[in-house]
Amino acid sequence: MKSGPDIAMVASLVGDPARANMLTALMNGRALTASELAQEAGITPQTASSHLSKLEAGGLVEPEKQGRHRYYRLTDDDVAGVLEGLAGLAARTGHMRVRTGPKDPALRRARICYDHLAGDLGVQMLDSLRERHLVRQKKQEIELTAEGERFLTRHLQISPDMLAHPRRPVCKACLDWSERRHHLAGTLGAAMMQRFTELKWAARDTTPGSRVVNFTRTGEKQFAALFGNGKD
Amino acid sequence: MKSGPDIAMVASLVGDPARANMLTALMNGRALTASELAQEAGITPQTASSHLSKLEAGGLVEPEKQGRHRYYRLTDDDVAGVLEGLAGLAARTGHMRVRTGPKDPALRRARICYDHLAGDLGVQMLDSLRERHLVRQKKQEIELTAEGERFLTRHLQISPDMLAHPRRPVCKACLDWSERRHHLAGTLGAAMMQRFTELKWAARDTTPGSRVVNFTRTGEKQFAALFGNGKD
DNA sequence: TTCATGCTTCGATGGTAGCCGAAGCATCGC
DNA sequence: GCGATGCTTCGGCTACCATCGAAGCATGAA
Repeated sequence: MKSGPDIAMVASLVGDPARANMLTALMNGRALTASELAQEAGITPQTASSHLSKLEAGGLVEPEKQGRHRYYRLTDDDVAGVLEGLAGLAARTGHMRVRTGPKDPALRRARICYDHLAGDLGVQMLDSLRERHLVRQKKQEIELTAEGERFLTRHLQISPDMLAHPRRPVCKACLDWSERRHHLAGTLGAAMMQRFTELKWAARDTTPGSRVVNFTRTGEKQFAALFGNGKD
Repeated sequence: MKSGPDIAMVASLVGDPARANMLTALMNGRALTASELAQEAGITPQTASSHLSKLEAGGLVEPEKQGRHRYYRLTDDDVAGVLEGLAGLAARTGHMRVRTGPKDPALRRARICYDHLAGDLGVQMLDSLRERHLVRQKKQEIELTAEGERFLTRHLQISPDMLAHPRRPVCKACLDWSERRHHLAGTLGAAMMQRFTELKWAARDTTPGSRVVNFTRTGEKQFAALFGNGKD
C-alpha cells in the first residue's frame, strides 16, 4: 500500500468546520475550556466533546484539567505553524469563511458569552473603552485605568471593589466568535452585562437556551451614547 | 462580518485519503497524469477526475494539458511546505502508513523545503550546529550564538547583518517530513542553502519542479567536513 | 448530604461526499 | 474518415460522520 505519514488523518481533523473553528480560537495561544470551544464553534457540548477527543487523539490539542473545567490548548508551535500555513493557502485562493459564524443576525449583533456581552456590540464596547483609555490592553491582558474606574462609578454605578474575585480576573479579552476580535470578559464584563439587564437596557431572549440578547429601544440609545462609534 | 481564511476548506481537501495519496505522490515535484494519480490513489479514473477538479479549485494543484494527457503538479513550494508540515505532525503522533517519508531516496536525503535544506542532510546540519553550540535551541526557538556568528563568517562568508528581515526570523525550527525531527529554516536556513548553491556544492534537480537537491562530490565532502557526524 | 455545573457517553438520525458503471467529449494514430 | 486512448460528466448507491437529546459521571459549592 501507500507509504509515509498519514497526512489525511491529520488534515481531516482540521477539515471539519467545527473543529477548524475550535483550532482557530486556540491560535492566540490561550487555553480555552471545552464549553468555550463549543460556543466558539457554535455546537453543543456533546458534539464538542466528541471533536475534542479526536483532536487530542490526533495530537493537535492538549488537555489540562483544572477543577471541573477542562482546558485545551494547541500542542505546540508546530501545530500553530501548520494551521497558519493552511490559512495562508486558503487566503491566497480567496477562500474566506463566510458561514462559520452564527447564521442568526440577532446572534451576531448581541449575545451572551458565558455571562458577558459578545457579538458586534460587545466588540464595539471594548473598542470604545480602549480608544478612550478607560482600559489598557497589552496583548491578551486588559487593565482598568483610574479614569475607567471613575467612568464605571459615574455612569453605571459599578464600584471597582465589587469586581474583586479570588480566581477570576477583573478584565479579560475574549475572542469573539462572529467578529474574530476581542470583547470584554472577566468580572467587569459580567458586571456590566448584569447592569444592562438591571437597567432594562437589554434582556436575554426568552427562548429557552437562546444566547441572543435583545436591546430595548432606549437601551440601545443609552448604549450608543456611552459606547457608540458614530456609525449607528 | 469579519471572517478569516477558510482553513477547513483547504484541510478537508487534503483530508480525504484518496486525495492525500495523490498529493503525496506529487510531493517530489514531478507532474503526473490523471490516470497515474488514479492508480497511486487506488481509485477509478472517474473518481480521480472528481478529486482533481476539487484540488484544482482549491488551488493545491495546477493542470497542464499536453496532448490528450492532463498533467498535474503541486501549485508551488508553499503547498509542498504545508503538506510537509502535516506529514510532520502525523509522523510525530505515530500515525504512519507503512514506511516513513518519500519513496524516492534522493528526496529523503536532501530536498528543498520552501527555500532551505530539508531531509537527512538538513536535519544532520542542525544537529551539528546545536551540538557544537553554534546555535542554542529552546523548544521551537533557535538562536545564533556569538560563536555561531564567527563560524558563519569564517566558513561560509555569511555575515550576521545580512540575515535581518523585518518579519521573518533569522532561525526557525521546521519539522522535517521524512526524518520527523527539526531542520533549520528562517533567513539563515535560506542563506546557507543559497551559499551552498553559489559554492557549487549542491544544486536543485534540473527536472522542472523537482524538489530534490543534488550534492556534487566535492560539495558532499565539504558539507561533511563542516557538519558531518562521522557516520558517513 | 444535596444541588449545580462541566463534561462525557450512548443511541438515533440525517446530510453529505466518496465511489463506480455507463455514457459523452476530446485528441491522437491510422 | 475510423477506432483507440485519456479524461470528464451524470446518476444512483452506500457508508461515514457530524449532530443532538437524554442520561451518566465527576467535581465543587452550599
